[in-house]
Amino acid sequence: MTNKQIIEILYQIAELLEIKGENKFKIRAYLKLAQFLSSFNKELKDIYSERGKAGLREIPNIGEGIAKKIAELIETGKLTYLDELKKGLPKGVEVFLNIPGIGPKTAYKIADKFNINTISELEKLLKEHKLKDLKGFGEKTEEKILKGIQLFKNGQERKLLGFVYPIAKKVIDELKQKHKGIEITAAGSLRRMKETVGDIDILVSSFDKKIIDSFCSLDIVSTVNAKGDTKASVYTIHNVQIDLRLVDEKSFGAALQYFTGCKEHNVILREIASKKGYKLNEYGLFKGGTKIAGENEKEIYEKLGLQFIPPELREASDEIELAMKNKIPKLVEDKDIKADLHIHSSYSDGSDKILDIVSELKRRGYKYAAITDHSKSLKVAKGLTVNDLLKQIKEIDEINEKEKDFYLLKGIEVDILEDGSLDYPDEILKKLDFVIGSVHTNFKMSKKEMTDRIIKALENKYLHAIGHISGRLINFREPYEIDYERIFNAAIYYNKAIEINANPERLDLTDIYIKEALKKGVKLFIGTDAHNLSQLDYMFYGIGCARRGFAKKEDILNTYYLEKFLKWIKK
DNA sequence: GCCGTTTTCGGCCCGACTGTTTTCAGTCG
Repeated sequence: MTNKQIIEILYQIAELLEIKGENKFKIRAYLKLAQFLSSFNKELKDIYSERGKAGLREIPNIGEGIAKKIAELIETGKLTYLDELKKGLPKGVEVFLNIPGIGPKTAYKIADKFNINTISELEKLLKEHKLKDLKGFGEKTEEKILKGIQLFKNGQERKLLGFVYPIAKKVIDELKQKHKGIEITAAGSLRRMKETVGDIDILVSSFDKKIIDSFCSLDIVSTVNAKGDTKASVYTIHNVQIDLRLVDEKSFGAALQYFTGCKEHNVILREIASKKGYKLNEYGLFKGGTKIAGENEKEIYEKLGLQFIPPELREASDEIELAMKNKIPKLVEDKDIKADLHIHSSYSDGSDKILDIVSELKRRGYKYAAITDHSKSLKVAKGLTVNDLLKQIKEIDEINEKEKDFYLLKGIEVDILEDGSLDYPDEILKKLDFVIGSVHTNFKMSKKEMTDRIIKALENKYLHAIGHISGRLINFREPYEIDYERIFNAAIYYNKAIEINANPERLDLTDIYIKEALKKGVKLFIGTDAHNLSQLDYMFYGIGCARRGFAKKEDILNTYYLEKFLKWIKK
């Protein structure tokens, strides 16, 4: 039973309790814990197996009641309480809950009154206009549910940050061009740089209705869902929903804070506000009837007695507690990055020649970089034979002879074979400056076997780092199970680094394990894993991920100046 | 159901929008 599964069950319980009309604070207790666990970096089952229920009780938001339930889940894989809640509920309820616009009450009413379980049955009812016979249902509701079903069919999955971000940027740039001198910025999970995003929220510091018109008539808009005086919502040709909101300049900071979330983070801020005798909402921070902050975000945190919390950290984990103690670190920034240490060239499955890569890297202001193509066993990616590699080494040496302000490291992304050995012999590896070991094959191993395999690779004295450690592809391939703690300990013992792979499909290490690695003092580096020049942009997502994991500049090796980096390598 | 520089009991965030409502319930963020 993984945390992920437990989180799903907690959400399920909350929904079922809502259907039953339970106390809303009880419901919130489950939601609060679910949100907290989503950025909690230890598996509950490990805590439980080491320290039992007492261990669970030390986790925020877990009290006696929930500890008992989690213990049962871990031990038996089942929960009698959940079964009890489900008893007598029509199956359709859980299905209909997935439809936007349908909440617990509506889902129950429909499933119960019509005794149906599937979306297609529901569609049929809607088309026959049978729903409006129910009390509280009218024509508009029918339309709304039909629209919701369409949305559900179009894309139920949250979309990759790397897919959605460029769309948001394009929209914002175009609006800015048409409406100069106005602040326009993205909020929501996009601003928090969460790895997946549900929809795009854009905030505008003006009440000019023309902006809404421009927004709704953008080329990429396919349908306009809603269009009012201060708010509009559209669907793009890529099936992404974008919500635009106009707010008063004087409330812009408060609105930005509010719309950035996460929701639970905001709830905690408001609790703090009310304890201080204030009131916080999207218009500002108020003392009695007077606004004491609202124009910018910093002010709001300040007046609440908190250090400013960067958006990437606002996930209701422990960031507010840290901000109270002034312990939010200065996070790594774009401008700190001096190198990209994971790049593929046309020698393997990349599309660009090394010379072209170098000139692009220089254009981007990098001081050094590593070419890290695939190794010989990875045939699908045109892994380099020893001869290819020697040829590449020679080419890089020649480039370095000519370059003055830029240095190219001879690297490799060498396969970690099934037994943990590396895909080239040591006498080849030792010719290289930077060796990343990655797992690309034989994913189906037990947790212990995979952990042993990676640790064996870490023992090799010519290896410098581990690449995309969990092997996951977001929304596509689950990570293989590994014992992070053992791997981190080994990385420290052998003085090796671990990659934050910046490819938006990977973002691996994930934010929560970055935090854990840094607590132990593991060194990290951000690599784009670029296979063409435009993918060098991925650095941006890697930095976002690092920031979400509380990474400081000094935690990230590729913020080092070349000399310092080379010194680290030698060690 | 959780939690405590107000409390072991009595609190627990705030508002917008929508639809079908004569005063509010449901959903969303």
